[in-house]
Amino acid sequence: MAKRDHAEVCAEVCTHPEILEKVAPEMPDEERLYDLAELFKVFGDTTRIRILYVLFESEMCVCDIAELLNMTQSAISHQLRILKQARLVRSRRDGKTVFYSLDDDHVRTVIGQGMEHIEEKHGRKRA
Amino acid sequence: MAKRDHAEVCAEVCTHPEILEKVAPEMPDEERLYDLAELFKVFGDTTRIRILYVLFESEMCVCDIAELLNMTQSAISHQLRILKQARLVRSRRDGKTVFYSLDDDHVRTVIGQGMEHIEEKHGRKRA
DNA sequence: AAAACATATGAACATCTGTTCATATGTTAG
DNA sequence: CTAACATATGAACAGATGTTCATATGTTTT
Repeated sequence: MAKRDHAEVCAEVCTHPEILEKVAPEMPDEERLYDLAELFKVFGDTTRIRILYVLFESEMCVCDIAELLNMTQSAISHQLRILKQARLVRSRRDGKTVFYSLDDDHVRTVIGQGMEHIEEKHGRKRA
Repeated sequence: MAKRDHAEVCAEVCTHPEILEKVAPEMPDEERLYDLAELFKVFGDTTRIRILYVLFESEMCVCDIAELLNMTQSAISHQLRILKQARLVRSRRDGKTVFYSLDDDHVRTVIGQGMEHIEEKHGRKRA
């Protein structure tokens, strides 16, 4: 996240001005890039991935998830909060229990693509 | 990543055994879930996201990327290593300079879906 | 071979992140 | 209202992560 004043990397010999001019305008603004990284950070934790996978099957209450994943209620609750803030998960209350479910289909697509990627690469690596 | 011996969360009243039995077999094994989280961790950093976006346009050498992102050569090189280990990026050497490019199309798909997600949610949030 | 250049890498440091523990909030039953 | 239950949350701690700095590796030129 830190930015240098001006990167003095190498002589401009290496830098190709046409490329620089072509790339710069295509870049989304900093805010979007930041938000995007934040979103993927949410996917970048085993516990949260497991929670999402569990919710693929059906909506579920906090204690069910905790039981399934063999973790404390507190840990799960903390992670659900993060998933909810990222709008990957939504909740509805029914009496004492709160049911969580997937918020939209991007979750499936993103995770699906991620899975494809690692499957493919593992195959290549171990063949 | 830490696992509890046995989560003593709530009475089994709340836990629905049918759900547990249904979900458990659908879960990918621990190794895949771990690898998947590791993959998304790679996407979960602004610098790396920016590098990937830059590479959407064309292959590029390290110092070009550093210049474009206004960061040190060292920082970029470290991040490129991570991207390469995740097989998101590949490199080819041409004399002194090393050119990096996207390794496959999952990168575009994943980032594209991520973008769609945040666009949609921002719209909903601010409407 | 030596100098110059592009890239890679190890160690150190500050920051961020996930879990735990204790406790607060919210809901229903008695 | 009180007790019991389900969930949420704040503080603290340990472990992970990204950048910097110094330096090493690899390549070309002279």
